[in-house]
Amino acid sequence: MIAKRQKRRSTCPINASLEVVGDRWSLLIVRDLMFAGARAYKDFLSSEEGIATNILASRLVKLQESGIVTSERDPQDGRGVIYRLTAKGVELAPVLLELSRWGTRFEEGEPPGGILQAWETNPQAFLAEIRKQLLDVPRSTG
Amino acid sequence: MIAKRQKRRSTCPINASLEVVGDRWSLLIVRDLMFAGARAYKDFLSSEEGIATNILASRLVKLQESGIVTSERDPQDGRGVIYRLTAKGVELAPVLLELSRWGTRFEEGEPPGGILQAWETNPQAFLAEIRKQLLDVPRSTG
DNA sequence: ATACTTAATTGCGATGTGCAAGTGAAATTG
DNA sequence: CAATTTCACTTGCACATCGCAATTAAGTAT
Repeated sequence: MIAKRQKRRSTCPINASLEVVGDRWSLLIVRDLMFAGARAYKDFLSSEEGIATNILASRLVKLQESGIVTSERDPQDGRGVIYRLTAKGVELAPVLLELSRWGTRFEEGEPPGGILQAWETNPQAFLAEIRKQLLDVPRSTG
Repeated sequence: MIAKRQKRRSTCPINASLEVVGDRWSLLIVRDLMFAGARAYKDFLSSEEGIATNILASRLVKLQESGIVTSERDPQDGRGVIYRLTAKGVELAPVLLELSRWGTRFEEGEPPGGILQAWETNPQAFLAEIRKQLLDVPRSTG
């Protein structure tokens, strides 16, 4: 909902994207939300890459300010916070998938089972499936 | 040709890619090489975003170590260095294009004329065209 | 020789990162 | 209900990186 936009270095859309998600951690958080079922703070901390808690906290704030992530208190456990991708966040899927494809081809990352093949075979269908999975979630009724 | 690979934080291919190009400048350099016809050091410096010369120098070294960029002395002017994308660098095109698409849709970047539409209409053909443009360049015969 | 261009390097203050420890609120345990 | 644990952060500090300005080395032009 918030959309704090500071002065841009340029009007190039690639640059615009990089100013929002162009760092070593933001897209890993989006990845965890999109493909690893992460919802809670501790889920991100337990990721293989080992993000520091202060970095995680500051990135989650930035991602919310950018309208990529939302948060709400966990109705089942008042201590917990549940993080979710917004529609804007979900639409980062193609970026993540192309990064994954490139990494697999040139940087010897372990190919994620099946996902990339599905993406390469039918991007449209795959995107539709991801949107459905991540956006048609039952929300707390307030 | 060099491929200095330091210890990875994880085996995830998205992470692998981000460790190589996941910063605010590397992909802008690749963009300039791919779409803006940049060849010389000063071309990158004159980009709208205003990269600092020390950052540019260190990024160019890193990109060469990662096998994304090559360099050679300018045969016409011994002071000059000519930078080029490798095949590995050219294959970052889908990443750049999807970042551009996302930025245009959600971050109000100025859409680059025609390019995105060509990409969305026929990705395969567009990629083939880019590969041809950037890789079938006459090299210095050594 | 002198001046200029090109591709960097150096110095330095400001900002960002990574690690460990601590905090406050809520839940769980006894 | 008191003590402990869990969760989501915050703080402190050492260190690395960034951004800006000035400088340098090599090559070219006059």
